[in-house]
Amino acid sequence: MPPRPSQRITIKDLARELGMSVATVARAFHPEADIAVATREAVLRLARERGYQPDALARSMITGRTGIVGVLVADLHNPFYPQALALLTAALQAAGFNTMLVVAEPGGTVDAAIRLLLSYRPEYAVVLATDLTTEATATCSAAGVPLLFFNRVPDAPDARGVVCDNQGGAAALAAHMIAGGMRRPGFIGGLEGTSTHRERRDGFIGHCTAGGLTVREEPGGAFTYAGGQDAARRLLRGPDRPDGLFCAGDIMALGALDTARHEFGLRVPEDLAIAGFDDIPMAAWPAHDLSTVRQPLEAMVEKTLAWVRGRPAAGAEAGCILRLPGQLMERGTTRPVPSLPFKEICR
Amino acid sequence: MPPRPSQRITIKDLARELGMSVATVARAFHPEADIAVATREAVLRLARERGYQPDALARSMITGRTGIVGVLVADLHNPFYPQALALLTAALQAAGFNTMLVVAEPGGTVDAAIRLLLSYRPEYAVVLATDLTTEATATCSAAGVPLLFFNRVPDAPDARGVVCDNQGGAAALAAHMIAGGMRRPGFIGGLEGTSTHRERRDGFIGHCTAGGLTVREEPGGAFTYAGGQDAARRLLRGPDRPDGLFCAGDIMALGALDTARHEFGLRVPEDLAIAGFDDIPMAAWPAHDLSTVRQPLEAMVEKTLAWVRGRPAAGAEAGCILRLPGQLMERGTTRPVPSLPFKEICR
DNA sequence: CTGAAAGCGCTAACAC
DNA sequence: GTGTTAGCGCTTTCAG
Repeated sequence: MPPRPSQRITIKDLARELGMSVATVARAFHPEADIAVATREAVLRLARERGYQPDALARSMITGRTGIVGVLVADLHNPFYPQALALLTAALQAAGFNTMLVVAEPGGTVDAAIRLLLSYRPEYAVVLATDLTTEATATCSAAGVPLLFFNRVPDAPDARGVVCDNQGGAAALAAHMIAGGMRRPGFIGGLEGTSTHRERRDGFIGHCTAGGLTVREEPGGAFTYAGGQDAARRLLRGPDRPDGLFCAGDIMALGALDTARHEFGLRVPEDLAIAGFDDIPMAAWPAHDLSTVRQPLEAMVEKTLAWVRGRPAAGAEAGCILRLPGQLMERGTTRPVPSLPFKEICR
Repeated sequence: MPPRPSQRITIKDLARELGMSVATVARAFHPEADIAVATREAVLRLARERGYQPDALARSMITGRTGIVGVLVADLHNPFYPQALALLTAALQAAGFNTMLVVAEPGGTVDAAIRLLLSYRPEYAVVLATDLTTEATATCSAAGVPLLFFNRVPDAPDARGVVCDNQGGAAALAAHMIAGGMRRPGFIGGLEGTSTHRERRDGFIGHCTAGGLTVREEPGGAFTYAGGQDAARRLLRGPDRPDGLFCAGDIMALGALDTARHEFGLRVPEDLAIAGFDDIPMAAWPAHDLSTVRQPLEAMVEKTLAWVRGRPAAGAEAGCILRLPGQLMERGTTRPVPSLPFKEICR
């Protein structure tokens, strides 16, 4: 291994060594620039040899395009988000963008972190979280950075959003559970005030109510395993307990499921049917085998990327929100439906 | 005439409006600069009013300090990594650093992504992965970016590493399982060639062998749930199956556990004891209650941050590798150790 | 097709 | 304390 070059080599070095002007050397790196083929080849060859690569910082300053996309994520403990983050980042970097990650741990200094992010002039900010303060996102749009909400209905009027059809999915799940014999439905909510919570709640409760059933509702506090456990305890210990439970997210459903089985000794789905939303990897594990609604992650990422790429149109079709359909995953925690396929029940 | 860049306000705007020079305005943002208190206050007040913030790109170009830390992560599907990523990113941003995330999905273009990352002149690159190609990391050190391996023993001679004491942890687990009555130990490996695989394997097998036991070894292929499942199938279906199973990672152990229970109908830990390594959140869930070794994540992150902050010393104490002790978590998938001390049981 | 010159927004020596 | 003067590494007119 050669001794590490003390100084990063610049376009000037190349120009000097090649006896050209910096302008010419620079052109070699722009596919659409007018430059002689031979010249470009010479430049690129030497560049490779010397390990030169244009400095993104300097370039960004001039072009105004930094290639940086800020990704704000609040809850990496909910396995849904790492999954989304992996897909999103992979897609971004394949498209030549760099992800700057900002995590909003509770008690952390999100605002400072966002301001820090903004100082790098990101071209876009993707909010991968149900519950980032409006203030935090306002800072972004104030700085002129277009906002895109992933898995959340934007609260800012000029922001975009890509979400799953939460209401439709939850309704389909309700239909499925009712068809499986559910008579005393229960609902465990997620973080109050989030659109995912609200829409899933409305979908489930709405459908049950329309079918003449009354839903017992229990706040879960947040989209966490422990939140699901606690809510399940409160819901199951009284008399008259539900025979079907829908949780606003898989991670909560798993908490509820484990609690029902291990603390209350209930048989699932015989005594109690349980379902969640998201289809995180653990939902499919044999130990859980959780019925749920799969979010169309790939499609959501694809739409996100399309918006990020088409940045110029910022503000044009703003206030737009895309709702993609989810997919019902009937697994072992809900009672199977006798004959009718769910498709006919679903709206 | 450049096409109107953005309406982002600059230091010049402030200077003009305040009737000062740009240099003076700039000084207001540097705590150690010589500047009149009144002047600084005036500047900061207007800055806040106008929503001005120094451009990190321009600043970085001059100071050479970008405040960017590249984080390379290969496997966000293993819950250990999101956990580490969340902690690490939070720590970095609290210290004023920005994380640039690069994901190395299989089949993806890591090399291109790394080159892209390098063009932003990161001050440090943290490799959060057991299995990133040496080539990828070599690119970084060739570019003069100090490398830090998290949860992996570095293969580059000039890189640093922070790891858990894998061998010690695995040995402790072996001792615990032997004390619990294990007589026919089995080992399910992780990704071949990784240091985590090797060290955990050596720790477990070494201790068992020293105790006079022969270990059946089964490759798991990768640190995945499915890998654990498959390996468990191969290991459990023959005659003479193990009565104790150590997996190189929790995520594999959970796959093995579910397979043992649901496909082979085995009672855990009565028929088969199972243990993993990492202590991912799911390990503690009642449905699994997996015995394992907890990695000292907080301490590892702390050490990482210390190194990143002290960047100037790059190369000085290079080749350094820090081994932090893990913590044995005795849970329900291993047989409890009788009250007698280990030595008396063995005779 | 190529080169010279003028910056991008900011910092860092220097003077005053 | 404050202003002046050079740039950082690159892109981008505008000549030639």
